[in-house]
Amino acid sequence: MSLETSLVAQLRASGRRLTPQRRLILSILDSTDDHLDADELLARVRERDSRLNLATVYRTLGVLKEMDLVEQRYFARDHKREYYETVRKGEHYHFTCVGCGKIIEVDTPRIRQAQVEISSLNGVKFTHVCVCFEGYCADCPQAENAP
Amino acid sequence: MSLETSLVAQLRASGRRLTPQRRLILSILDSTDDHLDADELLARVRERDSRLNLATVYRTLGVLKEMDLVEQRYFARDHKREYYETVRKGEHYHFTCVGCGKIIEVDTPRIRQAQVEISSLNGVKFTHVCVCFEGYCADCPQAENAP
DNA sequence: TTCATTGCAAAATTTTTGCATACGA
DNA sequence: TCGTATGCAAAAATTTTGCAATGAA
Repeated sequence: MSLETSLVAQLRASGRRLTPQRRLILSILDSTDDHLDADELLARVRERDSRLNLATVYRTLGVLKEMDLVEQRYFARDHKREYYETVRKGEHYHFTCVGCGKIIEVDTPRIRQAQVEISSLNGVKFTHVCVCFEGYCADCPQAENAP
Repeated sequence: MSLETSLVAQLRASGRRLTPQRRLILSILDSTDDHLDADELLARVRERDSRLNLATVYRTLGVLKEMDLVEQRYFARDHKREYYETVRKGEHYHFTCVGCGKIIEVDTPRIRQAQVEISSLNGVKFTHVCVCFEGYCADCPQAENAP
């Protein structure tokens, strides 16, 4: 089932409407591997609909997050800006190079493992985890000096 | 060596000054187990110096972070607000209950393990990791329904 | 037709900055 | 004394909200 199919189904189920704006925003997010923030997303959206407004981007992202079609991410230490990804990619984490700004997607079972262990130790239930890795990538010379 | 001793040494070494404001802000942060944001920190600071300004709090936090005496944290999904802790506690992570807002400090070797593995796999060097766990604590009834 | 959604502008929230004054070394 | 730090107010940056107009079902 494609994300758009899920979107249509879930919008209907919750009494919401399928608008061209919502469809466009999801399709752009779903067809890129870039990590976009609201502004960058608006810029791409406007290539196809120059009237679309930033408030609509934010409101649509809210709807898509609520439907678990899109996830919000933070990178490195600059947590003032949110970035968005569709769920298409499955579980993965991000390493941000503070030298060149590159974002590397990484895979590790350790986070999930930590959740399982913390759950059974503390009796908690996880709903969400946010992980941002930060450092120097292999191409950045500063890697030599880092701890 | 206490944090204040480190503070004095590092301030001197970098040509900066030890002011009553800086001493007060560090001492309040260092003597609480609460997780404070800039506003809450200002409130506590003002119990002892009612003239102290929010800008001074932010500027001092900047200095303390630069000296690695204080770390900035984010909790749950609300990353608009930064919280601050002194380094006194050592490595630990935070679980935020979305039911009652409680923050539980948790300990796990898995994050460090992930860093080691990701480093050797991708040739990167870590400088920083940010982890926010989120869910329902053992005392919150919603725990039954969570995935 | 009806009510959710949009566009626009204004507001809200948190953090940063400019500048004159105060004060630590 | 000299230059860093403070207080105050104004600015920045990102996200949210109120409201009239629009348009999906």
